[in-house]
Amino acid sequence: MTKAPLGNLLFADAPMGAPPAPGLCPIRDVLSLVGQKWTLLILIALEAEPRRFSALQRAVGDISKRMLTQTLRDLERDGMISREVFPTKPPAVEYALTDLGRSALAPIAGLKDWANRHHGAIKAARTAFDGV
Amino acid sequence: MTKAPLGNLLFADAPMGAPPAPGLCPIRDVLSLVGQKWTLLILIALEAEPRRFSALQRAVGDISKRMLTQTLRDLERDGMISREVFPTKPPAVEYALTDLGRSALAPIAGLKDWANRHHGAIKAARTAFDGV
DNA sequence: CTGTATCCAGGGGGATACTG
DNA sequence: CAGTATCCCCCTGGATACAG
Repeated sequence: MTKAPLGNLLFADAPMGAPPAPGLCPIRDVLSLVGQKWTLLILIALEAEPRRFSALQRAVGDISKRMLTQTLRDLERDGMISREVFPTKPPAVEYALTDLGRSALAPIAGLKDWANRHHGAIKAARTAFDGV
Repeated sequence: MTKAPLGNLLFADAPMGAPPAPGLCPIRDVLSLVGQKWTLLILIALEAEPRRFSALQRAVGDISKRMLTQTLRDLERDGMISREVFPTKPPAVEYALTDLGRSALAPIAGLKDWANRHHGAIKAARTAFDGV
């Protein structure tokens, strides 16, 4: 506790490449989730109804199978989504939000609201900044 | 509207490396903010009071000058923080939240709350998943 | 003190081909 | 259909040195 007051309290579990030390800081965990470029998209895509692998890929639009698989694994590991395999002729796999995953949609909605309300201000700020 | 329903509606402005097309989607903008690994940390560090460059670096703890500068520029460009230069003997620069930046703290707090409430569940899910 | 410039390693992530 | 495996490019971001 000699240094890095804010950093250690909120995020820092290690400089960057060190063993994650599972969950030193809650915020750090959430950030690694939210910052993942595809996670929110997938959670939102699952909000209305469970979806299968290829349905998800279509819904998101421009995600590769590789990234979709990886992100789904991460979300499953974090308990945000469930994965059910149907041993049909061509195998089908359905993903759905867990209660935990669904509970995350609330704060995410808060973020979306803020984004929609202030998007114009941000764009204006950028234009002004760049236009100097 | 032929494909990528969710993706285009929420995020996709380009595969990844293409010109950002300023602000196609609000959520995408917010994500690029939140996902930036240092932005939230800096906003939170500025919540209580304006701070100078080196004070911010100390507060965050493990951020390099390079990344601190870059993140501050991005936040300034987005109108989230202000930058005031004092032409003193050794120059001093003070950063502060703008109204826009301050308004972002609310949804961020929602995220923090969710994180604190469900951190245990996430850790448990991970342990269970890994322990298989 | 507050940056900017350069160098460079590591990893994120796309494309493609293959498997069960 | 639902992945896995491989290749590989490029960007992120740390370290260091330099400038105003």
